[in-house]
Amino acid sequence: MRYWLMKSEPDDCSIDDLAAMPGQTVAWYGVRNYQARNFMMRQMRPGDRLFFYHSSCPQPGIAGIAEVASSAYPDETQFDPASRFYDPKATREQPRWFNVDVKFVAKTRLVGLPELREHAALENMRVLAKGNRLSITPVDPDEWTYIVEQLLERKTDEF
DNA sequence: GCCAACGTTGGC
DNA sequence: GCCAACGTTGGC
Repeated sequence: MRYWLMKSEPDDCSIDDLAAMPGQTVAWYGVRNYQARNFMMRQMRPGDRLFFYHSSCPQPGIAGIAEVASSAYPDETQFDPASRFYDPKATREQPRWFNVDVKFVAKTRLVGLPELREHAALENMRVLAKGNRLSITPVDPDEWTYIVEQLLERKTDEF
């Protein structure tokens, strides 16, 4: 099992929105970056856990925990001319963009970006790297455990 | 709203 | 295949 961090703009889909979805599950559509797409296609497996991160908002940071609930399949929005994610170069026969489903696990207190930066144990996290823009990043198991146990004061096996 | 970082595009 | 121009992300 792998661990991830996935960014979502809370205006678009917050952790509360995810919890309110039918089945508490959402298709993670709209990824238009090959590196992030490749993580979903090649490395994500159902059951992987992720930090649900709020970005582009007043308080960016980890807002909850979710799990990967499907393998990667073609992102429907690439075929929809009305969608802001429409890609005219994508076809049903040769889709370009894929997504997984993501399912709610827990809402946590908000662990803000400044707080994450305070911890030496987390200094190599991709999301903290200067200039990082990638919306999906792998999280090291040690980093996962540190955040869950030290910052959230929960047991890793709770999630 | 600013701007640094970085990915993509397209002319050559 | 290079690289300048451009667009987007996302923290501040």
